[in-house]
Order: sequence, then C-alpha cells, then structure tokens
Amino acid sequence: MVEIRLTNTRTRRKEAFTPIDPRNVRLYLCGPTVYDRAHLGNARPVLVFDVLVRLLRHVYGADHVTYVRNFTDVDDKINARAAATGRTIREITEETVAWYHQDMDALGAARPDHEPRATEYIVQMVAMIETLIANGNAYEAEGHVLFDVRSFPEYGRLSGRSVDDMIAGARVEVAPFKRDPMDFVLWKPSEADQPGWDSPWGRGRPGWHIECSAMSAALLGPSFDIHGGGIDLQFPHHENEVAQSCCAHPEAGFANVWLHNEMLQVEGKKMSKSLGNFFTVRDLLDKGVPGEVIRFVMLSTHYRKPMDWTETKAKEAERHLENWFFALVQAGYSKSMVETLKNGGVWRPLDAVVNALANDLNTPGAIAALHDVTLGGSAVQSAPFAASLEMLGFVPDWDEIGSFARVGVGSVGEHPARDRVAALLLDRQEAKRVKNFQKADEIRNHLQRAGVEVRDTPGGGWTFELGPDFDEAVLDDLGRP
RNA sequence: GGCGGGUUGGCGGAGAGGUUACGCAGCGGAUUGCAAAUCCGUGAAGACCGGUUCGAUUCCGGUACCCGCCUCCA
Repeated sequence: MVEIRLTNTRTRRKEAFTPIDPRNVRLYLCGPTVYDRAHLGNARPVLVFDVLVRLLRHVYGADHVTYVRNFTDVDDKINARAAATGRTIREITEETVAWYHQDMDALGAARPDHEPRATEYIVQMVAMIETLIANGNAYEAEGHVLFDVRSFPEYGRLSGRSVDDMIAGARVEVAPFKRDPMDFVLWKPSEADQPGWDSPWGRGRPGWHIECSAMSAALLGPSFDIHGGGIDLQFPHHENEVAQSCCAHPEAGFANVWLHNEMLQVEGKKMSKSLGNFFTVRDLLDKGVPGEVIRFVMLSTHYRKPMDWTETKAKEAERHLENWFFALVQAGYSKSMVETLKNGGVWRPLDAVVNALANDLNTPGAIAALHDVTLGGSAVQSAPFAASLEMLGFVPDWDEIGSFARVGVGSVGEHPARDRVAALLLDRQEAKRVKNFQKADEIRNHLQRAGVEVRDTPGGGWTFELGPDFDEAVLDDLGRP
C-alpha cells in the first residue's frame, strides 16, 4: 500500500499517515460562511482537499472515506447582509449555498459526503456547551457563555502561541465580563430582530467556532483523522475548536492531522477589495476561464506555499489542458471508451503521479509527471495518463473533453459564426487538395485577421478556435479580393 | 511587539546530502506546401555570511528582504 505522508501543523513535521480506521478514513474541512460568492482564495482549500480525498479513496477504497465540509449559515456577517438588503437570512444563505455548489462543481471538486449546516446542529452545540460548563471549561456571564482558556493548558499549542504573549500584543478591546482577555464566546444573546434559539442561557446564537466542533463530533466522532483549512484559520478558529472539542471529549483526540494551506495572492499582491484585484470564482468563470484551468493553476503550486494567481499562468494552464485533451480525443477517448478501459483493467494512474501526491500532496510534482508522458499512442497506451488526469480531477466528463480541446466543427460552443468559419475552412481544404496554396494561405490569413486561430491536422483536416479578439465583422471582408 | 511562511536558472515551480526535476520562453534539429501543433536535443540556478561534512542549493546558526496571521477573511 502506498504510504501517504502529510505535513501536520500540530507537530510541524511531515509524517506518515495512519488512519484511525482504514475502513473509514474521516476528514473535516472548514467550509464557507454563506453570505456571498466564494472568492478565489476560498477555492484553494476545497481543491487541496478534493485531491486529498481522491488520493485517499484510491489508496483505501472509494467507500472507505468520509469527507465532511460544513456550511456556516448563522453568523453576524449574514445578519448584516440581511439588514443591508432587506432580504431574509434564509434567502441569502440558500442562494449562497447554491452558488457555492455551482462554483465548486465548475472547478471539478466532488461534493463531500456530508455538508452539514450550522443551524441544523444547534442542539448539539448547546449540549456541547453544557458539557464544557459542567467540566469547568466554560462560564456564563451577562447572557454570554465564554470558554475559559486558562482551564485548558494546551491552549495555543496548535498555533504555536502562548496566551501571555498574545495578551501582551493584543489590540482588541476586551469585554469587561471576560475572566481572561483571550476567552472566546461560545454562546451570545440575540436581540429580538436577530436569529436566535432557546437555550439554558436564554434566547441566543452560537459563537463562531462551536459549530465545527459540534458538527465534526456528530458526523465523524470525537476522534477523526484529518482536519483542514486555510492557514489564517489556524488561529483563532482551529485553536478554539481544539480547546472546545478536547475539553468536551477529554477521552478523545479530536483531529490527528491538521492540514493548512497557505494564502493566495493575485499578481504578487494580497487579493483585496481596496487593491482592486479581488475576484470571485464566478468572475473568472464568467470571463471565460474554464474551471479546469483554475484548478490547474491552483494545483501548480504546492499547497503549503503562497500561491500567486496570474494571467500568464492561466494561459499556460489552458494550453497544456488543450493539448492533453486534444491528444486524448485523437486517441478516441469518450465516456464509453473510458468505461471500456476501466472494465478492461487498464485504468491505473501513473505511479509517478500517485507517489507525488502521496508525498504531502505534491501536485506540482504530479503535473510534472504528466509532462513526462509521451502522448500520441492508442487509447490503451494512454490509459495511465488519462487515469492520472482523472485522479487530479481535471476531467469532470469524458464526453466533454473534445469541446475543451476545441476540436472540429460544431463540437464546441454556440457561436453563430462557427458555421461560416467552417465553410471557409472547407474551401481552404479544397484549395489545399488541388495545391492552390496561395488561396489556402489567403483564407487562413483572413481568418487570422478576424481572430480565428487555425491548426491543420494530419490527413488534410483542421481545427480552429475563436480567439479572444474574434471579430465577426472582419469575416464579412472574407472572399473579397 | 509575538507567531508562522518564503527567497531556486529570463519567467513559473519541485524533489533529493553527492547523479537531468518539470513547464514556459530561447537556441539547434526532425516533421510540414507554408504556419501551428508535435517530437528529439541543448545552454542556464539555488538571497547573503558562517558552521557541520570527504562533499550542501538540500542540515544547523546568523543577516537582509518579501509575505501572512495575531482584527469572526480559506
């Protein structure tokens, strides 16, 4: 069996991964607070975990992995959005969840096995808070329930901080009812116009961190294998989760392995609204950047390094994917072909790809291994390469690869000019057949001027692509001397 | 102030204490009516200073610069 090695934030080392139960490997990823479209940075942990889950399913079996990713649908940001727009919280969260699904689907990220919503686990949260109070780890004060960080000696270990150091450098105003400035809220009172639930401490709502502790325990148990998220969540979110979960379940270990991805930048700078380089996944998709391209760029940088999104990378990524898919189309790939190959027992990803992924999810290494493959052989010969692409999640639908590769006529897009371009190319094909190369080149030059990129294929065929500066008006000049 | 990450060839980006990463661009060649694509080959690196070692870009220490977190942003 392939040994998977992962860098564990908890121990700051790369360690061999050993599941608690190989028949049920359990993972939890902190999902979004649903008040707005997912931005590009939100996609990174999703894709990292998507690859991780694919790897785990490959190694331990498809039915032996349980992947949970939550929706936090109770939060003051949501309340603020509702107040600002006059819409109900329910409308906003429902809409945002649907958007999230669309956008992550477009990136080829498989849906988790469970997508619990915080509002469906209020009972479990209240119960956990009661346990924490009973265990002496939390206290009630002025309608709030707070976690007592001094009651948990390990507090700060995950993020490598000490409570005293943090207090020394703290820049936050401290609520007067806190015993310690670092104590954090488990439950807080709600005004009449705020969402709230009845509790032993009056009508209120949960604090930010408790939902993940409650939902992971409910769906995965108090001890599970891998917990992840962006490095910015390491503190305070994950630190607080550890405190809550370990104190509520002193007998359990909570998450064995903590995985944190580094942040995303855009053209070398932090993505922020003030710099004007902030964009969502949807913005990119609407701009015509395919989800596979976004995925490719994301996976081109190791998850533990800052990743820089640039136009150049997106273009390079698109080029590679086009060439790869083009080669597979020529080798006869389709959904039914892949079925046949799978039944034929030749559907095995390349060892080099699996080994790279097993080595702390070295996705750039896996992609490099794909570059080493010589394409152009038969479908069977290409199977390990194709299976590797699938393992990396680049192929949501084998029947669609032709359209990505932009092969032939009518197989792509709906642009009304396609038929006209195709007709001209048929003329050119005829001109080439009779060796009238002057005319053939003329047609190609005209098409180029209109922004159409033409490629000849062996045997006198061709493919074309409408470039970004395609101008149908120029087509009207075609054929004139 | 505290904590963490980074610094590799023109650009992007990995692994490994000693042997070619890989991709893009460049150069040479094959192929092609010409292009494009593809294929083969090829030059180019490890921020700075010290230490450990037979040998370090890879380990250790220090310096510089960049970035992030400590403010319910993945």
